[in-house]
Amino acid sequence: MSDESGGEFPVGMPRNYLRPCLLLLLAEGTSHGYELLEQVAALGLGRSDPGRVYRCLRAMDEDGLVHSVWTPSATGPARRTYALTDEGRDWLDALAGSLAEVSRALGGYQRRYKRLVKQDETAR
Amino acid sequence: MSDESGGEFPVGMPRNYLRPCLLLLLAEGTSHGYELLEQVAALGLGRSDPGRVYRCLRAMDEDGLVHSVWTPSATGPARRTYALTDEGRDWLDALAGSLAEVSRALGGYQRRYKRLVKQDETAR
DNA sequence: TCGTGTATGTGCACCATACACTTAGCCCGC
DNA sequence: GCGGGCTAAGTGTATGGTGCACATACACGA
Repeated sequence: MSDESGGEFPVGMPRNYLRPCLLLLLAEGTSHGYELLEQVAALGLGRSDPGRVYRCLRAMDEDGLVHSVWTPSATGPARRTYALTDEGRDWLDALAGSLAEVSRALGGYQRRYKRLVKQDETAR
Repeated sequence: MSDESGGEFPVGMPRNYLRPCLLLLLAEGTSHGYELLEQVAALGLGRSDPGRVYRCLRAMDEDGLVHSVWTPSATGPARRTYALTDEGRDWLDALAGSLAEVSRALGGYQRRYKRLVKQDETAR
């Protein structure tokens, strides 16, 4: 309870949520790990660690959902730039559908919870 | 893609989703594991295995969120009947709040995804 | 007595996640 | 020129939830 010290969710985001997040961001535009790391925060992943993002990108690369190219940078070290493949785009659509199902289930939970709270109030 | 053979979500439900589910069901009424096992399916957990449910109930018992009593059954073996504690009720409220946050994040994702799809259509 | 349904559990391996740590290039100030 | 800070990309490892298989036991009917 009270959940001080950082505000971590007692329940986490959906399993593998990072994958659809990265696919969505890459569908919006080619990017590299370090930049994606900052952008995923806006999708509900607060301050997720670099290792997680880099490993996920690697795995999707091996799965053929994205492909990467080393690109030099004028302002720092070289970047591994990622772009979405056609298969990755298909996966994005599929994962977005799955997330919609999760969202629906969560909506059902909320309705049921609110009904319970209302019953408790009237019974009080 | 295509996801034959059972229809498992490519992305799963939130981590620890079973806990708020069981707490909600127990808030609606005292019950036992085998019955809860069937009821959680309605909350979005399709055919979750018994072991998971029993282990979760045990863990919550040790955490003091529920307490259990052995009750004989006329139609079969004895049941371990669970009831919600005050602390369990507090946790239910907290977890429901967390799930609401998750739900909000997922809503944001969906909006962003749909915007992308629309852009793709107009650009086609 | 053997199978079926109810009811509760354990064993184990896998995998995502969390957290800590490392490497390396570039630039700026001292 | 040298140290520190920022950018950028990783690796190592422990933990913990989950999936799947398996074990146990009671009741009841064929």
